[in-house]
Amino acid sequence: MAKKQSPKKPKIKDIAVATGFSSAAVSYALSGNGRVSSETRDVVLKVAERIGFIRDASAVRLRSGRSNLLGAIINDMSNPFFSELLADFEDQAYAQGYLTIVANSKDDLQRQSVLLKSLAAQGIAGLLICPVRGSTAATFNQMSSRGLPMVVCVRDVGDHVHDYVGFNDHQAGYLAAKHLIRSGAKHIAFIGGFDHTQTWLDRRSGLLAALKEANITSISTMILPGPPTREFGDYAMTEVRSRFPNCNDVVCFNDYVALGAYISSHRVGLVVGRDVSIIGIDNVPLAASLHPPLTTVELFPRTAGRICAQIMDERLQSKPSLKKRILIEPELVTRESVKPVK
Amino acid sequence: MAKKQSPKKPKIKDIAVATGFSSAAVSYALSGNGRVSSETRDVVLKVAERIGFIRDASAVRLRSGRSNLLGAIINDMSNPFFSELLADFEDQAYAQGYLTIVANSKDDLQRQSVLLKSLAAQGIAGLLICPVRGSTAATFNQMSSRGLPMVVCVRDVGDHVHDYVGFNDHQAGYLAAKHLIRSGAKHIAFIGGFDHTQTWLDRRSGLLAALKEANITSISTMILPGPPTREFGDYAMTEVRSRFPNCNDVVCFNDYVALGAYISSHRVGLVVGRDVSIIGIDNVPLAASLHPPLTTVELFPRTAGRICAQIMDERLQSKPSLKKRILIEPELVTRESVKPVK
DNA sequence: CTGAAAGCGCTTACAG
DNA sequence: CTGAAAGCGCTTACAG
Repeated sequence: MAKKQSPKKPKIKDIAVATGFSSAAVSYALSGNGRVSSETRDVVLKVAERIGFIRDASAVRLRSGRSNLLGAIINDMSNPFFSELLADFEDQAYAQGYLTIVANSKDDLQRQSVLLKSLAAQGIAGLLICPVRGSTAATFNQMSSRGLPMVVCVRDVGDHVHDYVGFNDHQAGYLAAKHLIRSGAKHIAFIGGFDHTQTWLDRRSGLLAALKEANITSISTMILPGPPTREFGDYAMTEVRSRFPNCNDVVCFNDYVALGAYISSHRVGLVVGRDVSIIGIDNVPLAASLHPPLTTVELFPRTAGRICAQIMDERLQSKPSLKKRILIEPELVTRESVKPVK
Repeated sequence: MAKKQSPKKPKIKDIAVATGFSSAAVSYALSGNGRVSSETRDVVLKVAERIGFIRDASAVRLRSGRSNLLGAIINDMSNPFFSELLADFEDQAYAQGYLTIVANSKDDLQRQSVLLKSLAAQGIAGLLICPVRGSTAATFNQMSSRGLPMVVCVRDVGDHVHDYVGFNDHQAGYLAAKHLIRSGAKHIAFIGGFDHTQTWLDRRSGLLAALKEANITSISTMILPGPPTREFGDYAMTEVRSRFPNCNDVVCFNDYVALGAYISSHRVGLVVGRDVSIIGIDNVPLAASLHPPLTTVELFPRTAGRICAQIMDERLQSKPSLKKRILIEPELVTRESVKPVK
C-alpha cells in the first residue's frame, strides 16, 4: 500500500474550467455518449489531450460499476505451458478492452483463497482460474454467487457451474499410443505423471483405449507413474528396459519425461527413432530441437487462453446462457523419434 | 468494460448497522488503525468475516490515494526469460502486499504508450517496465513527472532518471570467451544476435576484452550477427566451418543459437565438447538436457525480477533518494560442451 | 443540447 | 474511545 503520486493530475473538473463546459458535459464528451455536440466533443478531447488527462479508472469503477480489469490466477507463470496460455489470454483480453491482473497460486489452496479475495477487492469484471489441486467447488461458488463471472481452465472442479476450458487428455493419450501402434508397436510403456491427477488418468485411459482398439492386451503394457520430470523419465526408461525388455515403445507423460527417456537411451547407445520409439505430449519449444526431433502431441495452450478470453467477453456482454464446456483437441506432431509407420 | 456483478456485496455500512457502530469506527477497526478498542475491533472483524465483507480497493484508492496495484509492462511473457523475471517479480511484490497488472508490449512503441496510459489510469502505485526498442526517455519522464515511480528493467533508456536493473552483458561475453580460452581456444567465433542491440554490443565487447587479455588478435575471431534463433545458429555454425576452418570454438549469443550450432555439428559428425567447443548464454532449462549438456552463462532473470520488486518497495516507502542502477552479475555454468580445461 | 446535484464505498480530519 | 460529515473523481438520472 503506497501513497499515491503527489503531483497534480488533471481531472475532469480541470477540463471543465479550461473549456467552460460543465463537468457533466465533459464526462459525456469523453465517454462518447451522445449527449453532446460534436464540436463540444472535439474541443474537450483536444484540451484533454493537451493537459494530459487520464481518466481515473477507480472512480469510474466505483461510480458506474463498470470494470475493465480481469483477474487471472494460475499455478506458475514461469511454466511455459501456463505462460503461453496466459500470454494469449492477456492478448485477447486486451484486444477486447481489458487489462489483466495475474497472480500465481503456486498450487497452494490457502494462497489461492487469499488471491481470490484480493482480486475480488479490485473490482475485477471477471476471473480466469486454473484451480489449485484440491480446490472445492464451494470456494468458487462463493465467488460466483457474489456475481463474479469465472472461467475455469485446465483443471475442472466438480460441478459445472462455471464455464470450463480444458484439454482433451484422453485423446492426447490415444493419439500417442495409436501412432506407436501404427509404427508397429506391440508392447507399450507409459511413463511419468502423477497418478492422482485427472490429467494422468485421462491420458492413460486414452492410451488404453488405443491398445484395446488394436487388440493389444494390457499385459503388454507397463505403466510407471512418477514426477513429470526429465529425471524421472531417465529413471523410468531405464526401468522399462530392465523390467520389460521386449518393449521398445514408450509414451511419455510429457516432453520433459521424454527428454529423460532420450538421455537414458543414449547412455546405452540406443538410437531413438530406430532402436526405440519415444513420444511425448506438450510440444514444448525444445521438442523440435532434440536429437532426433521429438514426435509429440500438441495441446494448444495458447488456443485455450484465447478461448478463455473470448468466453469471458461473451459472459460479460450477456450474463445468462448455459455454461460452456470446451475441450481443446490435441494434434499429433510427427517428427523422428518414432520408427517410421510401416 | 463490463457491468459489475449484480448481487449485494456487503459494505462497511452493513457492518455498521449489524454491529451498531458507526461506519467510521468500522473503518478504523478494519484498517487496524488504533482508533478503536480491541473488543470493538474483534466484533467488527467477526461480523465482517461472517457476512463475507471484502473491502473495495477502488474506493480506498480513490479516497486515500493509497494503491496496492503495480503494473508490469514486458515484451512478451511467453518468452521464458521474461516469464521467469515476471514470476519472481510478482512473487516478491505479492509478498510485499502488491498485486500486479501485466501487459505485453510486443516490442511495439504504440502499444507501449497506450499501455502506459491504461495502467496509469488504474492508479497503480508503481510500474515495472522493460522498454520496447526505440523507447525515448521522454515517454517515461512524462509518467514519472506525473509521480509514478518506475523501475526500468533489462533495457535502459538514455537518461538515469529511473531506477534501473539490468544484466552485465559485457561480463557474460567475457566469461564465455574466457572459458573457451582456458580450454585452449586460439580462434573464436561469436555467432547470432542482432548487432543493433545493446545486448549484442555488450556481449561482443566482453568477448573482445577476453581475447585481448589473452593476446588473441581480432584477426583470429569471426563475428557473425543474426537472429537469436536455432535456425540461425545452425546456419552460422556451418558458415564458420567453411569460412574459418581452423576455428573450433564458438560463443553463441544465446542458448537457442547454441542449439543450432549443435545441430550443424552433429550433422557432419562432429562431437560437441571434443571436436568442437560450444558455449551459450542464458541457461534455459533445456541447456542441461542437451547432448552433451550445454556449458553456458547464467543471467539470473529471476533475481532481476525479485530485485525490481524490492527496489519498487523502497521507492514506495520513501520517495526521495538516488536512483539505483543495478547490474546483475552473470555466472559461468560449466557442463560438457566445451573441451576440458587443460 | 446542457447544468446542478446526488452518490458509488470508502477514509479521515474535526469535534466531542 | 467514538460519531457526523466532507470529499476522493467520476457518472447519470433529473430538470431545463
